[in-house]
Amino acid sequence: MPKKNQQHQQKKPPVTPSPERREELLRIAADVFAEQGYNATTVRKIADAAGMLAGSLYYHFDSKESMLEEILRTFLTELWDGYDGVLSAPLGPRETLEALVTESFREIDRHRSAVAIYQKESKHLVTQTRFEYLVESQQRFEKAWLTTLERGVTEGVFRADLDIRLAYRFVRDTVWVAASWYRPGGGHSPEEIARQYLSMVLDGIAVRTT
Amino acid sequence: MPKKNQQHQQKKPPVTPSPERREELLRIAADVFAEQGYNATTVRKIADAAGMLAGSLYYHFDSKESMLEEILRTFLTELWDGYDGVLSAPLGPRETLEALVTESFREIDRHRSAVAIYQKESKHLVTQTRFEYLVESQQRFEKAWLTTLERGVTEGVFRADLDIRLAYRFVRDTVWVAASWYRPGGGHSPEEIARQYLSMVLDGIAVRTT
DNA sequence: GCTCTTCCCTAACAAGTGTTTGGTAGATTA
DNA sequence: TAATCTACCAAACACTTGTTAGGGAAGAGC
Repeated sequence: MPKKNQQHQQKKPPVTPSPERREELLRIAADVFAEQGYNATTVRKIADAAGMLAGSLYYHFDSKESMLEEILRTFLTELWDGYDGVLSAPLGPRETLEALVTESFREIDRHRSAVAIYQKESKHLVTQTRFEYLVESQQRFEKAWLTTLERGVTEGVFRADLDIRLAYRFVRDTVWVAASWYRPGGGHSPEEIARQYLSMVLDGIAVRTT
Repeated sequence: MPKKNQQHQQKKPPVTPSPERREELLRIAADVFAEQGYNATTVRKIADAAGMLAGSLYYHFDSKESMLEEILRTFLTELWDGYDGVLSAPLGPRETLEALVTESFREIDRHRSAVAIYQKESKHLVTQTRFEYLVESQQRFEKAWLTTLERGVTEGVFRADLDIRLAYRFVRDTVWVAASWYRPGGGHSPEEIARQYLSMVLDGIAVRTT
């Protein structure tokens, strides 16, 4: 990474690029990031995919890292829009879990690339102050899931003999890794996949009704 | 990547580095690869972690990519040693699945870094002819799991109403993503984690005995 | 006509990349 | 003691990286 810029500089364009073009370029960049990995993706590859030259990207964005941040931030914002709707609804623990999983698969359907990037890169990114919001989101995420699971246990709809934190990671991972193989328009709708996943997960987590 | 070497050149050292030192350096490299990602890891970082200079690595290995290949190949070789033992044993489908999962968690315990690298990088690597063995391994892997699942369905121990391929990805992913958070010596033994995971997975896959 | 704005190109930069070449301190062998 | 071998260092190499500076074509508004 050349050019050691001073870190306290985040404004850049004195010009005004159109938001539509930005979004289009971000979609392209997200696809390349997801497929090749962030570090392996050069700005020249992104520019190629967009049909322009590397330097031209800097008319719209002030750095490669800014593109990554905007991609992830947009995704997380929309994700929490959906989650907050579910969490504020008066649902039982089982219904909450079902709704969260279904919502997650819908987000995977909509932001497949962003989800893939998030999974691959978030672990390194959280150390940078610029990506602190990832940690914050992660903590809210964990809290929402753990609370739902614990509520289910005390209400007797989830098995009490399970390690809650292990179950959390189990549910979390099974849902999100789907982004690595899911292809939109591939026979299964997000809702259908959610139904199947829930069928597998719940009949292991829900209390046996004999 | 500087130096466009001719591609048909794989022998290099006219000297004889000790295998013990190689193994030690590979363990170090694997840890750095796993933590930072392959592309984000420079040979200078590996050398730093090993307490030497970048160029010195080339006394033991002929390229950074060779290190990666040797790490993954060693892991897969040991993995299939364990798997083949399980698959050749006269076990029922349920016992086979249990043994495969348990064996997988043992491998995660032993080769945590290699597993993490495999998960992050294998998707891009499979396109290179040098890493064709990854594809081959992946196919054997899929076949072993699918066969076990199908056998379980026909023998009536696994639910017949599930999409087999979805169930395969479900089981596969739930097992291997554990490498992203598992820390050896952290309270849970591999066998204990396997037991808990199997409890969650099986009671969703196994036929209800009412 | 002229001026602004939008969007991209050309051409370069400084830092970082994997890798090579030649040398050398220290142990091992003759 | 001399020769050899092991394992590393020092210094460079050719190339790639993200990024910048200046310019220009096409259109809109006056």
